[in-house]
Amino acid sequence: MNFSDLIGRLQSDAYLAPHICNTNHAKGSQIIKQGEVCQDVIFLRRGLAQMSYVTFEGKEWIKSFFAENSVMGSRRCQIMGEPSHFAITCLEDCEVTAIPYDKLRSVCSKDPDLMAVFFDFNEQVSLRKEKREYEFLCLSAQDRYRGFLEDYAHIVPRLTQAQIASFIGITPIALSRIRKRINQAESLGVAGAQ
Amino acid sequence: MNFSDLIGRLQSDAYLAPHICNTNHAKGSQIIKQGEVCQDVIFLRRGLAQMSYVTFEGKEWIKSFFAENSVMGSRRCQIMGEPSHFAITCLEDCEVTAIPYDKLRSVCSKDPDLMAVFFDFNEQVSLRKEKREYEFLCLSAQDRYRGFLEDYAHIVPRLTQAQIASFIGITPIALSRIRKRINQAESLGVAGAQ
DNA sequence: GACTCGCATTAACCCGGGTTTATTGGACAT
DNA sequence: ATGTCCAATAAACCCGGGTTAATGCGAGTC
Repeated sequence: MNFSDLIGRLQSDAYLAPHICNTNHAKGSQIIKQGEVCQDVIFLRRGLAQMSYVTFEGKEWIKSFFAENSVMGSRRCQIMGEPSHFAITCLEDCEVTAIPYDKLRSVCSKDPDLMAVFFDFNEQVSLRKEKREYEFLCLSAQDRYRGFLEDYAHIVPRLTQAQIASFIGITPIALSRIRKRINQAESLGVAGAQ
Repeated sequence: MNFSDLIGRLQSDAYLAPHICNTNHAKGSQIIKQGEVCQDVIFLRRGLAQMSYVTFEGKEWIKSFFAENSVMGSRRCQIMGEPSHFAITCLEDCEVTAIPYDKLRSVCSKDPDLMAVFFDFNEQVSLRKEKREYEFLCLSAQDRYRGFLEDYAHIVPRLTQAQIASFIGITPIALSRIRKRINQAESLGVAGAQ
């Protein structure tokens, strides 16, 4: 089941329909604010968004990026009803569909197909998180950057260096130094190959 | 449903019973080896275990610790059937119950109660991973150490400094320095309060 | 053209953590 | 008592990344 089909199916569900909310958000606006409770599952139909923490010193660290056709939300909010530890911010104008978690879950519990979709979805999230934990534990910032360029090739052109740096856990200055190192190594490599 | 009840219930399931395997593992032995495929869900009934990566330079980084009454396994193996990126090693003698993931899943799909148990379990894992990602992104090694002492107070006495260091992503030497800093700050604090 | 604004880069300095090697001290065996 | 093993600490040195401040350098705007 692809993303559009999934949304279509949810929207045509009689029980769910009145709880579904389609909204647009301008670039720069926040879909969820840090410290706020939002128990919706948020389907991003168009645009680009980030999840990020702002520390008490005012520094922003990006947890993840989401492009069109992805599903967002704070597990903590959805499951526990507690305030979100992070914000969701639009990096481009975004079109989203929001559905309360408990409503979605109760529909899933009656529809094995849907249940399977979200179970698989959770598994995918688990795998991504497992990979990210590995990268922070075992890789240098430089290797995390290389990995990022591969894994996120499709959205890299839509991001700034500062955003990428924040995602891999370093400052923009450090990222700039890494890019310099990589470029120098490459030109040396080319020269060495001649 | 508590842990023993859950295992009892699984063991008394006629379909599952022939696939369930109870084994003992000596301290130091590996329940899953890095690079091996093991599609079992592993219930740790007694003992203490770790999941860890060994990098190609031979350094070991610990992903997580598991004490009695917890559930282990490689999502990647279970779901994708691919080799595990990490090993599970016994830090004490362990008693485990292993059940193939696909068998367990098919039983769950017919038993909403069980499905809910594992769905909740996945949610708990997600929350833990979310927290760990936050700690690596936003906290210093020293703050991660403080957090570890709080969150894992119940197993700290059973671990070495080297294991704790590996879990929070630093060397034992660095942890020793941090402990020294904390002790000095504490004795200063006490002195200052007099 | 001259102005600003935002992004990326650079340089200079500092500090936390890695690396290597050495030392201490407890547990255990002989 | 002596030797061995291992965990923990300590000292010396190096390097990556943080911090601050300065410098390009386009894209708009007036």
